[in-house]
Amino acid sequence: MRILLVEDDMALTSKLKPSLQQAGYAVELASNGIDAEFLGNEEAFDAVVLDLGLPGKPGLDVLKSWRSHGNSTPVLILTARDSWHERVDGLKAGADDYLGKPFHTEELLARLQAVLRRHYGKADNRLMAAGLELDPDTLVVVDQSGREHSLTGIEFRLLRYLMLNQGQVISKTRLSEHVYEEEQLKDSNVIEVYINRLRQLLGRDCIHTHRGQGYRLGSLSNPSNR
Amino acid sequence: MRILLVEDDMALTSKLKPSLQQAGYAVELASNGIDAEFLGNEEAFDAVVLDLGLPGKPGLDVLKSWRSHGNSTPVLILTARDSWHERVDGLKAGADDYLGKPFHTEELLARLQAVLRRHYGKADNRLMAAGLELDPDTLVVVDQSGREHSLTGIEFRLLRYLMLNQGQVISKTRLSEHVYEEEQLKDSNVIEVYINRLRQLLGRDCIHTHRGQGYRLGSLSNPSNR
DNA sequence: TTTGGTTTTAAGGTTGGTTTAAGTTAACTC
DNA sequence: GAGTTAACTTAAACCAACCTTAAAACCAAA
Repeated sequence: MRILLVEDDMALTSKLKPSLQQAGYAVELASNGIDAEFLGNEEAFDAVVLDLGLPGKPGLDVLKSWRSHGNSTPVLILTARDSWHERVDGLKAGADDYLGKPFHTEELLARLQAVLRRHYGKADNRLMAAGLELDPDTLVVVDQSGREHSLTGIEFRLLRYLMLNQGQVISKTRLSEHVYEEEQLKDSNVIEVYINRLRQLLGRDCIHTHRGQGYRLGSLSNPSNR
Repeated sequence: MRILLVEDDMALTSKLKPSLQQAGYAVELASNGIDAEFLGNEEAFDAVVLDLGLPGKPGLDVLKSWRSHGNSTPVLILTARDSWHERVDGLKAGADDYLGKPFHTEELLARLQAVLRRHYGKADNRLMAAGLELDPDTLVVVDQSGREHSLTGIEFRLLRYLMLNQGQVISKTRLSEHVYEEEQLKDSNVIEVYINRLRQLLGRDCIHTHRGQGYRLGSLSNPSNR
């Protein structure tokens, strides 16, 4: 799967690109409207992630240009969180879905997968790791013994992040950054409380504690050496 | 099923064509009145989707021309949402149904199916899910206990979307985007009110709430807790 | 204009996901 | 082993999301 990522904010780009690549996409970059328009018309991508706030040429115009050239590649647009009419305009101009900023990387990956599935009629988007099976559409997790549990928002985001980074030790700070939109957490034990809830649901030995380091789901990722 | 899509707005075309194809239709394109008239007279289509705002030759004239040549292929016309007389003129000129812009792709697919069924006397298009049976033609739903309820527009669109996505958790935002043509909803509780009405009609436990996430129609495959 | 039905708004009550807090246990250090 | 700190567990408090009801606004038809 070849993705065109159109984004001028370098900080964001350098965060998204590796994530996309790790999710198995080949990523091409464009950091302004002119390049984006050219690339989109010249080369074949399976999907485009398009930030609307672009230098050079407005994102919407770029999108319209592609569509008027008969290019129907699915496009996911990034807009300011509460700029509603930007979204409407975007969808009118032929976008397939939108995502409000700021957002979590996993959210982007999920949307992208959904867009691709809708467009190419692909399979479902369940996530599997450490003997668990997590379904983002129903917010249900199936544990090792086949029991289903429906999750709340925080439970779901926490478990998803642990599953995405299965076998790695993740610090509480990093966890809470991914569970909440804006990071906060001065001295709260929310994460501990929720880890406890997940352990009650999925079994005590499902999540391991590394004192002072963080938590780890499943067995260690690099068992060969060290 | 072979469809002629007459539409000059490339953005719209490149969105509709794949959807139609995915729904199993073979799609032919015309982007102006002259081509449309020619194609409609020369080749055999099972149905036509005709935008009235066309360059080259007015959509209405094209339609009249077809009819005067004895062509009775069912035609679905696209008009501006509140251009009332365009619709009347369209129906007079021999159109079989109309759809106001902007619209949701699913709406177009539904109308098209209805038009085809009416014209060729094909099978019905009732929608079944979660023990319910929804008839888009009569806006009537049959519940688990066999009782019939006739629905209003909003009730119908809301229930249809939930049934189409049976078993999945759908956010209120997404629901209201599909219930209304243009999205709005700043702080309105319309969706909540209508969910309540559907629950009164179809039974309290038919639609499940996932606080902070959305609503879900139908039950989980293996309900074990909560 | 009135009418009948649909849709929207408003207000108050309820609830359950989230957060805080406090006491307990486990792990590490000297 | 004693002392220190991090993590665990439980339960109660909080508050935004949701429910429910009713009335107001709307709209098309008569």
